[in-house]
Amino acid sequence: MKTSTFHLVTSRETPADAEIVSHQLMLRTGMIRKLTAGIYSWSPLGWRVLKKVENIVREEMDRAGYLEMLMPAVQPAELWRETGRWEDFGGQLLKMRDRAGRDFVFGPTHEEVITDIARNELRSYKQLPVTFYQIQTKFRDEIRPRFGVMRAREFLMKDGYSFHIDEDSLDKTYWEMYEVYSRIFSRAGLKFRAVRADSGAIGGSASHEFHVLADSGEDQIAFSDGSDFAANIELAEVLPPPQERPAPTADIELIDTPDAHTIEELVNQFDLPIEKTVKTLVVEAAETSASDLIALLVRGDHTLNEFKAVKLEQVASPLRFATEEEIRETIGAGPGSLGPVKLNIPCIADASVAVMSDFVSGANQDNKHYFGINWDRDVPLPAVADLRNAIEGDPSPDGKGKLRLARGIEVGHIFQLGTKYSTAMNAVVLGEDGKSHVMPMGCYGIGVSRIVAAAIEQNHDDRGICWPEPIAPFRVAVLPMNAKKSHRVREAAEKLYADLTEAGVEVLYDDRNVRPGVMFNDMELIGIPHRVVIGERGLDKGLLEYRLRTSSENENIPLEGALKNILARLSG
RNA sequence: CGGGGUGUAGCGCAGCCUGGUAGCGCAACUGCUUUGGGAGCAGUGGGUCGGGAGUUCGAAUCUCUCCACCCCGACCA
Repeated sequence: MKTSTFHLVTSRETPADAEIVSHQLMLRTGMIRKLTAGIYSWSPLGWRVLKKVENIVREEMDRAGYLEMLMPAVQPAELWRETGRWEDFGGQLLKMRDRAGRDFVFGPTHEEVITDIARNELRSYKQLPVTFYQIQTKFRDEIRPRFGVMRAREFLMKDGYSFHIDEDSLDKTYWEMYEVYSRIFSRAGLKFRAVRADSGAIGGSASHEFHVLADSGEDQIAFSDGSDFAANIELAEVLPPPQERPAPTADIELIDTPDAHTIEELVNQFDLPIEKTVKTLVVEAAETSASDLIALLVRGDHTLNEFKAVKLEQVASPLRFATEEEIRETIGAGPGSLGPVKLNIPCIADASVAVMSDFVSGANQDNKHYFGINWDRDVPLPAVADLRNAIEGDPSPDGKGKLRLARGIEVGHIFQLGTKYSTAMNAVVLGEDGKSHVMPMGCYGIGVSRIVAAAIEQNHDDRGICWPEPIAPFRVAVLPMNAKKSHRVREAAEKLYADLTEAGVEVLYDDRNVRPGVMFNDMELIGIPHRVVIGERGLDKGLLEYRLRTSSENENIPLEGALKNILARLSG
């Protein structure tokens, strides 16, 4: 491809409404253009990348024996009423009506359609297991689309669905899919983690999210440095501390703390180690509880894990923090002065709090704290539970290694659905036993367009994008220096371009009559992995210049045999 | 949905407070020069100032209203 005939429209300035680097770079390179909130066009440049990702997904799915198909994007409401999701799916479901007044949706996902096909076409266990997939534009009417294609309303998704005679078969396909997904993200050149996820209310057994690791990720994940354990921070179990509670060494004292209403203020004003403080959070109690409110205790430097808290039977679901008025009315002190001693509501302590001694906490009187508190001696130890978020350095729940924290971008999700949809829609087959069996299902998603943005988040520098080679829009950039004036340069560049193209390499040949700096900057901005510069200077010595996008060093390569030399440098 | 903010040329912005018919940088176009890290000079084109209504002799500017977009939160995954 020559730049003179390719639609290359780059911008030096960063658009004002792009927050994260992938969005900024996708706009500056011209890969995408916004049509309206959360809806984007892909330019020829962006589309090349999107297709690369799509093809890797397709090839690996096909290789595993899964069957590609294409389902309608527009679906009749009846199907959604059948599973109850016409009402339950919520505002993300884009509903529309045809001229006859019939209701439709623009598909945000395709469980209903595929289950309808399955119940019509699958009759016998002999047809199972079977896995269908498609790569298609989805629409979810996000409340707040943002970050460009990272969280768009219209996006490209690979969605797959498997059907089985029993749970064992589902489990087998699920773990195969786990491997297929790992291969896909590896092939795309991305650093990722498979993360255990919340299987949620649907009741399916297993669920994993695949996260591309990037500092700007919306999800926090915890993973072990000594095993392949990884979990969403919400789900990462914290093991009880191994040590015994130390014996008391201090007396309990009631101290005036007029200006300390947060742990931070307390620690600063009294020069306390933060690990010696206890935070008291008050939430609504479960209806079965004798009290309206319940207190949750975590160490001053820890944070409450709301997912863990809400799972406790004593705590109301959904979790709701008590208002300041409720706290004052019930306890008689403000939220900045609460603690377990002489507390008139039930309380649950995090396991880390249970092994503390000589600690500091609120006195349940405004502007006063108790110092030197000890369990049993000053106040009975309450119920103990795992309440806090894991932190860096906690032992891994599987007993191997320590936890590290990282941020991730969710690009894939695999899920054992069970029979939720097949039951609702009566998708059954005859088994070997001659009886009807409701088919357990799995569903498997990959955010294809989101991968493009995630790849940029993970692979960029201050000059622009540094594409992993398998998803780069072009692999080699050929840049002639001052070609207008030099026949030799022009001829050498044309020849290299022709040779590489002939060899099946995707080359972008910059034949614009622009200054070298413009070429360098554009090619670096759009992130082409390999660059070859051809100039008079080098040709005099029979040399070309080669540079890897991620390197800052030029390398001279002989003009003679340059094609072979360059081909050897391409990866994959 | 609640709170905050912004809409002026393709992009980034000034002008608005204090009303007098629109400007800067980049980009684009033409010519000449230039050509190893976003060139220089000269010239050119491009804006119903988000829409509507009102106040006024006169509105980008003041008032009302609608719309769009962005940010924070809630919601959703």
